[in-house]
Amino acid sequence: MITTKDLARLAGVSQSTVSRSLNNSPSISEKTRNRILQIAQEQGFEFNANARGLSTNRTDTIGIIYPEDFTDLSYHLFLSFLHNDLRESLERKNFDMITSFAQNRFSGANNIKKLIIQRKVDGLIIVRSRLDPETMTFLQGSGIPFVFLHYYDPSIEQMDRVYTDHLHGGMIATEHLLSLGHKRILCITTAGEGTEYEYRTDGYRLALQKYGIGIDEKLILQNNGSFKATYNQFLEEPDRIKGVTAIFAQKDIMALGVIEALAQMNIRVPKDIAMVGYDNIELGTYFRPYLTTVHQPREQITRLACERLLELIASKRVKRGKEIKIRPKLIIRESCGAFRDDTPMEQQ
Amino acid sequence: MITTKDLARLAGVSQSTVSRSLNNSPSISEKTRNRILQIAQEQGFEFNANARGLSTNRTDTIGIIYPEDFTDLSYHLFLSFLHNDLRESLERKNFDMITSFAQNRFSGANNIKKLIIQRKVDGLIIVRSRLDPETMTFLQGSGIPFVFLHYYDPSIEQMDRVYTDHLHGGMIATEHLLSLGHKRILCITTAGEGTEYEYRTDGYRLALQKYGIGIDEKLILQNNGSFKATYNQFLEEPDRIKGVTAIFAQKDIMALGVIEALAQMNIRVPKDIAMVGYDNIELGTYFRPYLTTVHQPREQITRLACERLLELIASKRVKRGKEIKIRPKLIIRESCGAFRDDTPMEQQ
DNA sequence: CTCCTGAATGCATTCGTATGCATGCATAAT
DNA sequence: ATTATGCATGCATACGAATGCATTCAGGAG
Repeated sequence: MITTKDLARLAGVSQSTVSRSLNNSPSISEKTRNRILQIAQEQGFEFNANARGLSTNRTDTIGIIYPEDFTDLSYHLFLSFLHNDLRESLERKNFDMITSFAQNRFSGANNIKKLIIQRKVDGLIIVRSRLDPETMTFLQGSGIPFVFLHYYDPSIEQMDRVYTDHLHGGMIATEHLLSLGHKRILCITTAGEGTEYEYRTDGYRLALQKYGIGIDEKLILQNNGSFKATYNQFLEEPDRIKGVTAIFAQKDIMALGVIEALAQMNIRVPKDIAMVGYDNIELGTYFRPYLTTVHQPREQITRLACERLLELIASKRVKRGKEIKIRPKLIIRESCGAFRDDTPMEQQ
Repeated sequence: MITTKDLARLAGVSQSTVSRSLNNSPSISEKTRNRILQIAQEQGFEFNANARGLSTNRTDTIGIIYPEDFTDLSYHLFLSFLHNDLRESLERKNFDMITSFAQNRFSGANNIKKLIIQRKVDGLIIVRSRLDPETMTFLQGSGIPFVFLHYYDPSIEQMDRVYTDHLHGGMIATEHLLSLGHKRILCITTAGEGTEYEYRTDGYRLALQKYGIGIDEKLILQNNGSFKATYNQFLEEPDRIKGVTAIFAQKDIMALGVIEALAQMNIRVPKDIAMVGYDNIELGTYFRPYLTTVHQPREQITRLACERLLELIASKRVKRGKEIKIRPKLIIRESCGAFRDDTPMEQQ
């Protein structure tokens, strides 16, 4: 393995001159720098990241903390697309990604601490996770830049975060159904996986309120958020939909479960019951009726989070605690019964 | 940040004694070791990975190379589950994962080289990718342990690999249909994304041959492998299925596309046409008819690949170039018309 | 009592890069 | 010619842990 010392020998200069040349230090003459870059190129020189990290305490590495609850298909889809988006943003700036989870499932070790103290990552992106108070304290005390992605709860009010305005999302979904004349709208939600669903439900409530419609708590259903659970829930208790003319399912995958269950019961969508989903997953455009849904600008949000993080890394003086909240958009297709629109999905 | 030198001062010993204690060197007395471990614990000591890596050239980091062609939903699902499986295996042994792609999309840099030379990863898992010859040469010359996962082509004959026997998979899928009396079986495949599909097609051919049925090349269809492409292909050229009584789709997602297209054409599955898919994705058990499919033991394969890699890392003397080829299994559900089986999916 | 042995610990150096400070050298100002 | 100026480079050290070799010390053998 070739080192800066080797290059120095070859160029007949000192190791420090080589180092400065490779790092574009201004105090090196154009001529020397070029000669050294030339030799480095020829020799296929690459920095030793460990030595560099030891010396500078920077590693050009970003830690990505993924959520633990890898439960169903839609999470996997979400995370995989997200990972790809992260790559797009970070690779562009020549950062590497080290992926982890808040905790080691076996040793119980705190991976966030480990990434910071041991690995010396330059920053962290924490995806859709709530952290325990101890980790939170540590994180803030460490001074390391971090951004919460796709997550918000009041406890992170003072921290950097980029996420979707789910209250608004829930509202536009419900409003759309209301505007189509529906009055008894079932809302299917899920819990225990995070809090965005509470906001979506709040949006649902607000929309009804805006239209002067009282909230019937019996119209708010809950399950574990999977296709199967939703499907079964509807088949097992068909009287849930008595009098209901529209349904707002807070995840597309749940909406599909509902539609499939309704199909078994010979209830047609949107003719008999209108449906709106949430997430805009590709799957929503596979089967008829194509799903009307709320589009999460996943790609945009991820890009913004990376940009923000890199900004924080670039300068210690940037004020921390910025909130970036993005409004989702309603995508009208077939399942709501408004009209039929075959325009191709935007970004999934 | 607390260092071994700090611990040494606190314990009244030398830094080397601390280092040896923390690394369980046999030459340290039980008493000293325990005292030092105690102090390290109290102080919340953590190794500096950079210093350690610089000194030992080991980093407890595995590089994961993902395939570039993140095209459709089924790839995302596949990779996300895979990532989770990798975590399971590597976290258990306290390795970190640094995820990458063979090439930097922007700078064009060779990430594999970078991971090895700069990051000094201890090993590489190369997921479902063919590497260019130059990288291949470099990889072999580097001496670093690596394992190809979910991939095989004859050029890696001398290298470690863990993958599914897709020829066998294609064969059992086809044989199953043959055993149900079908003679004219359409085979839908895809290309340009890797070579496993060629093996699946070979399996199809072999099965027909075994049953003494001539191969009609017109019965082998090809598209880009997505739901939509398959769906459209069938709607646009309905005479493709003239005389066909069964279809073997080489990806579940394609099978679902076929079924949806057939539904549009009022052709029932399995009554009019029997279907077998491949992959055993969760989605195949969402909609009726539940999909008969070939189960890829993804989890098992991933585990074996990790174990193999760690074995190579643990000892330089282990002979390289082992092949681990796992046979997939047929999961019979509804779409093939054999019988109805509601047993829950095994692992997805 | 002396010498030897071996276990336990310390010393000094190494890994590869970055960087503060000293130095050298050419040019310009006097 | 002499001195000040500033650019370009080298020297020396630090970063934190690992490790070969030297040293110390206790206990046993002679």
